[in-house]
Amino acid sequence: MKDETVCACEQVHEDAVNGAKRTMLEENDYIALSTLYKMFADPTRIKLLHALEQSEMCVCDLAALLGMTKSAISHQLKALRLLDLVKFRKEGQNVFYSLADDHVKLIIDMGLEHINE
Amino acid sequence: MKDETVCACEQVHEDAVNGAKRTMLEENDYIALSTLYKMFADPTRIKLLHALEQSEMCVCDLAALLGMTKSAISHQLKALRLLDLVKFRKEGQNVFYSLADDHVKLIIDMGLEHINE
DNA sequence: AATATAGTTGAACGATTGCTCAACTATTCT
DNA sequence: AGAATAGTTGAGCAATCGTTCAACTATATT
Repeated sequence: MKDETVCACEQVHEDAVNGAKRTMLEENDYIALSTLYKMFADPTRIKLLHALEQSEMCVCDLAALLGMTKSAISHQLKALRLLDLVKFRKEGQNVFYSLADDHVKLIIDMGLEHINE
Repeated sequence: MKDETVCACEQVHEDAVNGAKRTMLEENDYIALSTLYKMFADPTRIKLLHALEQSEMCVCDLAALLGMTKSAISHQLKALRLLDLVKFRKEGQNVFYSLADDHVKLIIDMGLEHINE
C-alpha cells in the first residue's frame, strides 16, 4: 500500500495530466476566482446584485425590497464592496449602492442561461 | 420603534424599490443561480473544471494533477455531476469525466476577465 | 477464487458562512 | 443640545462546507 495522503494511483494517463498541467493557472488565480464566485453563491447576495442592475439603492431600500434587516444587508454589501462588485456614494444619511461594472450583469446572465437550459 | 425582524426604515425610495421589485425573479431562481455559482466558489472545484477544459480525465488523473486523494476528488465530482456541469463515461476500471457543456468555460473565462481588471 | 486497483459512499471533524443582536457612529431635525 | 433615523460593526450561534477516514462496490489480473 502506498502513501494515501495524495493520490496513490498506479495507472495515470500522463498525456492528459501533463497537458492539463501546462494550462493550469497558479494557485492564487484559482483562489481569486473562487473568492469572486463565492459572492454569487448566496441567494441574498445574488438578489442584491440583481436588484442593483435596475437602479442604485440605499441600504434601507434593499432591506425593504428583500424583507431583511439593515444589518444583514449591510454585512453582505460590505463583502460585495471588498471585492469591488459594488460601489457607493453617500448623500446625507443615505448610502447609495450601485454595481461597480457590467461584469456583474454578464456573469448573472450567463448563469441564467445555463439554468434555462 | 418598529418591528426589527424586517427593515424598519421610514424613508424608502419607493420608485427605485418598486422598479426593482418588478424585475426581480422568483425565489427559486435565485436559489438555483446561487447553487450553480457555489460550484465555482471553491478552488478545488474550479481547478477540476478548468483542468477538464483541456481533456477528459479519470479520477486518478485528477487526483494526481491536484495532489489530492481520490476520495476528495470523487466527492467534488459528484457535486459537479449533480448540477450537470460534468458528464462521465466508464471504461474498464476507469471513469472518465468531461465538461457537460461550454457554459462552464464561458463562466470561468468571464471570471478571469473580471480578475484581470 | 484470490488479489489488486479504480472509484464511491457516509460519518465525523474542524472551518467557514450568514444572520441576529446589541452597541456604536454619523447625519438630520427640532 | 437632544432625539430620531441611516448605516456599520463585532461577537455569537446554528447551519453548511470540504476533507479525511474507513468501508464498500466493481472491474481486471493472476
